[in-house]
Amino acid sequence: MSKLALEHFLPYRLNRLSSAVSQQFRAVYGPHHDLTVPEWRVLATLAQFGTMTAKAIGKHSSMHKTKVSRAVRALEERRWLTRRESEQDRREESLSLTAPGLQAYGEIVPRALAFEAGILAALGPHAEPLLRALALMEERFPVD
Amino acid sequence: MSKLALEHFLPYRLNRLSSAVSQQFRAVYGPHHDLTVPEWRVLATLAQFGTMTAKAIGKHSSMHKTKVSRAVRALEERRWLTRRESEQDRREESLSLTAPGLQAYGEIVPRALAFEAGILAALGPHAEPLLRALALMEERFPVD
DNA sequence: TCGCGATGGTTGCTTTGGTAACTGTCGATT
DNA sequence: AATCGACAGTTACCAAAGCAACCATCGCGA
Repeated sequence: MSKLALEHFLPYRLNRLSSAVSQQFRAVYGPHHDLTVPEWRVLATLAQFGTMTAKAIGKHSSMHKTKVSRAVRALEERRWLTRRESEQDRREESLSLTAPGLQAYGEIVPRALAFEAGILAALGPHAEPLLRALALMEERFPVD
Repeated sequence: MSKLALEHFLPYRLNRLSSAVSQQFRAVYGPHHDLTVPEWRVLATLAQFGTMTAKAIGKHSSMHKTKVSRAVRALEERRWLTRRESEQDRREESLSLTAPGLQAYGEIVPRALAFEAGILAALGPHAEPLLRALALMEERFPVD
């Protein structure tokens, strides 16, 4: 009978690593602004693209529309984001960050990039191959 | 102001990939036996080590004790696992798989290994570097 | 041997995520 | 113009996960 060592099993290792990294990453925005991961993703996406609909945010950040909906509301209550009903299509709404939202983003980004750079630096020469392999796997496991 | 592209951001990519892989992996044990991830982990750990306590399972599979507790109960109700009170220490219990449990495991493992092999094969020469980088990151982000 | 902090495991409460149903609007077809 | 399927977004409901309180037992020291 074939045997499987869980600690060497790829899906398990990816899951574990991903949680650990996310966990650590919380320290980047945790202490100052208390964000959840979905909120962070909405913030990052809106900052990246300016103004967009909830649907588009979900697509870009790989989040289900309910997750987006709740994260948007949370950011709105925090006054980091405003909604504006689209004139062309009244089903959708244009979302954009407020000045405080942009400012918070501006504070977080350098720390986020430093966090990532720290990991890549620790990997040294292994960083480049990792990113390449990651890209290949993303191709093999598309979003939907 | 520095900018961050979410789709290239390492924590995000890891998270996304990990979910996608887990999602796909469900197809390995999903159709035949309807297992959750924690249940699968308990099953795999017990099959790997024979008889052990819930605490030990949690340690080996990186799961919180409540997660283990509930997964154990689910497997027990499925008659894939039995408890036996330890004589030396009556706080803990010795857990082990039943014959049906072992059999289910035996059916799943080859498919799980094939799943993993498929990914590694698709990576081709990138597989080896990926595993090395993974090991480095695991070191940098220890379980606790 | 009594007491007490530590430990294995379970349970209850709260938060979070996903699914499905719903609301309102759109565009196309009649 | 009326109808109907598709679609954006919200909400209600349910499953899963974490935290903290809890229970029983252990082992140690007074």
